[in-house]
Amino acid sequence: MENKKKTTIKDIAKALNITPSAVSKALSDHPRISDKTKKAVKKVAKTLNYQPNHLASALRKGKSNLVGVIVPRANSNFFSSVVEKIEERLSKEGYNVIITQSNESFSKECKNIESLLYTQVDGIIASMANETTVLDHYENIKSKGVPLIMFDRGEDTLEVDYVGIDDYNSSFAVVEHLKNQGCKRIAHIGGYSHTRIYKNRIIGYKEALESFNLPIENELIHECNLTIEDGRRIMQQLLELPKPPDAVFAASDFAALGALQILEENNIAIPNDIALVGFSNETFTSLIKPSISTVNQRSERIGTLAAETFLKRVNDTNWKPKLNKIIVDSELIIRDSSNKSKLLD
Amino acid sequence: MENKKKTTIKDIAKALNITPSAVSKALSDHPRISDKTKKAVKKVAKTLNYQPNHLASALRKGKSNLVGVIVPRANSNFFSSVVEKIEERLSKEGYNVIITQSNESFSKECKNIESLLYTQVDGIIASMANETTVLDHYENIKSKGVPLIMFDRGEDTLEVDYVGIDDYNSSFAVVEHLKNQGCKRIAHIGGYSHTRIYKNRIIGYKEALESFNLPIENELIHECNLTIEDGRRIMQQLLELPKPPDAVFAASDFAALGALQILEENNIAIPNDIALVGFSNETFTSLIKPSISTVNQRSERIGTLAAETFLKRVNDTNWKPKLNKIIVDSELIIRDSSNKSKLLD
DNA sequence: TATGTTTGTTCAAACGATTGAATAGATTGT
DNA sequence: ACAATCTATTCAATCGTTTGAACAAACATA
Repeated sequence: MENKKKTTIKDIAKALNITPSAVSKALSDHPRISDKTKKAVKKVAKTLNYQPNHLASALRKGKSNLVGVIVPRANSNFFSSVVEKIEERLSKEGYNVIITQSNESFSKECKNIESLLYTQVDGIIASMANETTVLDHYENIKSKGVPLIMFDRGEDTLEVDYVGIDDYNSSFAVVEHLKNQGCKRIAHIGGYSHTRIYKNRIIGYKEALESFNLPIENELIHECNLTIEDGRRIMQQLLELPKPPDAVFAASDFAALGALQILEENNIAIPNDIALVGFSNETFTSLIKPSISTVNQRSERIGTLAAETFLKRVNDTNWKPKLNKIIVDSELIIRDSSNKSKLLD
Repeated sequence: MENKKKTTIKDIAKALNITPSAVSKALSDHPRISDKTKKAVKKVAKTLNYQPNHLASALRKGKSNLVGVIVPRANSNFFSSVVEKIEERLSKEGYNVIITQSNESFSKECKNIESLLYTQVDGIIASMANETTVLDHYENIKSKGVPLIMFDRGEDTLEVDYVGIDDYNSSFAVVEHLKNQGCKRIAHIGGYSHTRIYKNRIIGYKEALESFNLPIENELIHECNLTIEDGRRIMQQLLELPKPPDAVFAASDFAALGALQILEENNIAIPNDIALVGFSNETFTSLIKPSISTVNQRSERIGTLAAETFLKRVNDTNWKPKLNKIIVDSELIIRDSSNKSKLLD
């Protein structure tokens, strides 16, 4: 069973008594090779179970047809769906996609970048880990002339193509919705403001409050890592306030879930006593009771657009100077956790 | 900013007025190179921001230090955790991991294998798509002499190393637990029996019923794709039976969730009227109400062991003939959906 | 002093595929 | 019939790194 030695173009050449270069050209349909030879080569290639050696051709051509993707974690609806779309789009163009996950860790992210560059990928599509504040490793990608596209979590100081939603507007829309539900004291469990998207969500939240003449109170605003545990801890703190909020907007569904657990453990009616909205449209938000209102980040469009931005970058080499920022519309999904009117039905 | 031309060992050699081969040897700490030269080379390498070209060294060495992983979907607790552990273990050994997902599709799985082989990976660690019944593409991996390790979803006919749990015993334990809860008519929402693990779960279920003198009734046994929708559909059918079951054991948490939704929509008490157990310990099983009893497949151990099996294969080349089947103990997690005694507290 | 050993480096041939230039043979034009 | 053109192929260099063999110089041994 073991064909230990892999067949190369040399083997095909020998079998047909022609040179390896003729074989190479035949396989890539070079116009100057006769149809007869092409047919013969392809036939022998098949019978010998020939598989081109990617390493060799990539080395010679200076192009690996590999694209690296870095996500904070694959175990998330949003990211796995983005990745799926990137793969779908790029495979049509003959690229293979290498997926790596940083697990939200800065050092893992650095390692991932290092190994992707080492693998000689033709480009990198990435979303930053929560931990990341220094950007040297990303600058390193740029300095090597490797195209870099960021999505969802990116920073402005890093001057690269970006695809994501308008976090400011999304956040604004959430607060507007909660106001329309009659909420007056809206708390925010946010991500750390050193990350652009979380900063924008905080600003959107604050400016919405302002424009609706609702109070901005620091005791209602918390920054954290947005885990379930963080959600629980902060919700607990909010409940212990002399004047607890009547709505909570969490910048992640996981934090929202933690908050929801605490509310249920304290027998607080959702959404009537306290309304709740999350962010990202994780699968579980629609599965649990009450279902959690959230923001759909349009992962499919983001994935496809990220892939297409990369393709433009590699195909239009003269398009270098211009920078691309693509903002995709998000969608507020109103579910039971914040829909008071539904209770009247 | 753009360093268009990447630095190679030739550049380093020129800078120090030595030959490229001396540089290569210095960088890999060859014993015959003087410490003085090594230091100098490494210093210049750093200042020139030298990054070795993986393609060239892999081509020359005939080893890419890349390992491919194929999972049905990354968006799952079990698989993403396995992948994480594989990565953790292999990166210690200097390997980089390429993750691909088949999305449960046979054709995507074929493409993944093709592109991994094309990338010249040193090995492949895979779990089969649900759709897959023909195994030619896996045989192709073997015939190329590339080590192949299967985990969780593998077939016996494919004679390769395997890591997984004992599905038969796990299934048996679930039924035993349900019997201990006083259940007498236990239904099974199973996967298609052409897949080994689902077949074993069905056999475990049947033989458990037999050994506890419970009836085996075909109307209580259904094979499907184990999606939420399948769970809903089959649960509906089970409820419409003249004699509905008093327990349902689903071979996946998603199917269990679908069943749970139907039960709640019909105001059927869980676990008292109908007890429910799933499989895989997906995140949401502990988050929803009632929490779903399930089987923990020990993804971390499976991941680590799969990685280590691969390492053994590549390091002990003379270990060829022996075949490795590693069975990891699973763990039954009893939660509210099947714990009647808890209600008495 | 001749001989053997150690040390540090260079040489040259790979790895497998690609590609522009060179070449030989067939075909066309005048 | 001789040059010009076209066709199908071979030649040879190249991508960047690795590695065993070769080599020269320095050193130790007898």
